[in-house]
Amino acid sequence: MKRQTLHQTIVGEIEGRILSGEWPPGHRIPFEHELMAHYGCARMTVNKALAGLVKAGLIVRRQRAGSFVAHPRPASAILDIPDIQADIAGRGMAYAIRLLDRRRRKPEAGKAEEIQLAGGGDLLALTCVHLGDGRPFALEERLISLASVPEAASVDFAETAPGHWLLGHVPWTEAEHRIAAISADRRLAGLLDIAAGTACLALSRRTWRGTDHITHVVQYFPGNGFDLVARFTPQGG
Amino acid sequence: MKRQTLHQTIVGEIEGRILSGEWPPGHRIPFEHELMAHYGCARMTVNKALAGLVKAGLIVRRQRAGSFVAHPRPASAILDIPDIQADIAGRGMAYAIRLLDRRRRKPEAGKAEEIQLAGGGDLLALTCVHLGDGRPFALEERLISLASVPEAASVDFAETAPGHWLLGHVPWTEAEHRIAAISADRRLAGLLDIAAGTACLALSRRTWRGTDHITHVVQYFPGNGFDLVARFTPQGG
DNA sequence: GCCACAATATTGTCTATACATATCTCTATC
DNA sequence: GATAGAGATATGTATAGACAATATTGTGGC
Repeated sequence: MKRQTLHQTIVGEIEGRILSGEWPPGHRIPFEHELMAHYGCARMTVNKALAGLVKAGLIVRRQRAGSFVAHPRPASAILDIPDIQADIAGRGMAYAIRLLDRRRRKPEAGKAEEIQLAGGGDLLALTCVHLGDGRPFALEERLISLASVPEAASVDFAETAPGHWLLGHVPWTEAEHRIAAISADRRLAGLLDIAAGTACLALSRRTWRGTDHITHVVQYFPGNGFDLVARFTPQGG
Repeated sequence: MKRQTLHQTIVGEIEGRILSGEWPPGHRIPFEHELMAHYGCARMTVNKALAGLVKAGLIVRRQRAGSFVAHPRPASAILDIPDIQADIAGRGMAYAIRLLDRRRRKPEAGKAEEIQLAGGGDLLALTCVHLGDGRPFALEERLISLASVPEAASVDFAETAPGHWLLGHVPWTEAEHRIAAISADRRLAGLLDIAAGTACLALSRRTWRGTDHITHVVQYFPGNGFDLVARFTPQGG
């Protein structure tokens, strides 16, 4: 561990409390003069640390009101993580979700990935179909770690898409996407109302908050006439 | 236009020179004391501006040596823009490229997208197959705007993959990806050495530097046993 | 020419202060 | 009670200066 500067220390401690969930979205973080007294430093030093957290999108500051933990990306036009519910609504279609299966279970023995995701707790396994104007749009199979997100156990996912709910309630620090093209098997073809053998996109995504694994989801989209779109700007760090 | 602060002005002017190509990667930008004299302000103000540019990944600073325009993303593990050449090398396979076609031409009349890309100049149209250990890995069809990247006209793309060369030589500010699943037609199947009808990924990407459109590429990957992978961290701003 | 060492220039971090600006809160007035 | 205005307070921006860290550059000895 290399020697770190004072404002890095301040950034690190605040970041830790936000990512651990100790300070939830909307929580007011200490005033500059309080942090100044706590660390025994000048206001500019605290200010530099907080300015960095603003740039990182972790906090929001308003003059006179104070500084608050940011609400994680409010539907974001530049979608790093695609939100099917927001996406369908953005195309001007009526969104609906059909929850096919929901169960709370232990990770399957031998499946290393599930055990790691569960992190000692239970998993919430969901299967659902996203509908746009009543027609099948995507099939989603999701596992949520209840150790990382205990609140998810009491959410009614027949109303809100799981991904939509998670995006609004759980800040994430890292995501991994895997995208593949597959031919629809009989089950998938039936659920999406397409011909068996049609080329489909399979989008697999795993999401972390710090070192905690939050969720793993696989979404299947019919390939004909449908694209995944993502816009990026190069990010530093 | 709203009133902007001094350090925002400084950031804007430097950013402009970098993105316009006036200051290419590796170029040394003025010392803090020079900028200080130029804008008639204190060093902290200049420092704040430059620190912001570092966070944005536009410049790199080294003590005593100076500040330099950053070389655009050196192969990056976290790939916002996938680089097939780097990807294949990362899997421990021997990379090769087979250039099928290369021609300089005008944008086709009526194709609004090509006209916009060309921006008054010519286009460089490339078709090539990426090979990993001698086996077809992906088919790439690319258009490069010679108005935006005149140097491209004199590069030998039989050696370096076009995307690899562009990533290392042209900074970009925005990219749009569209991903679709398609069934391989006869031509594609022949070039990739797969059965006709196999599900394939079609990745279409358009890239901009500021308002200049740089390139448009479509890459086709066989779907069986192959994934596109992308890792993200949420970015602010 | 080559190497060790000192001088020096540039960035990195921090302090202490000042004034500007937004907005929340309290008070006085109608 | 409702509304307008005054005051208080936290953040936003900027200044001027100090010392530390780190390469680069120059110098001298071999």
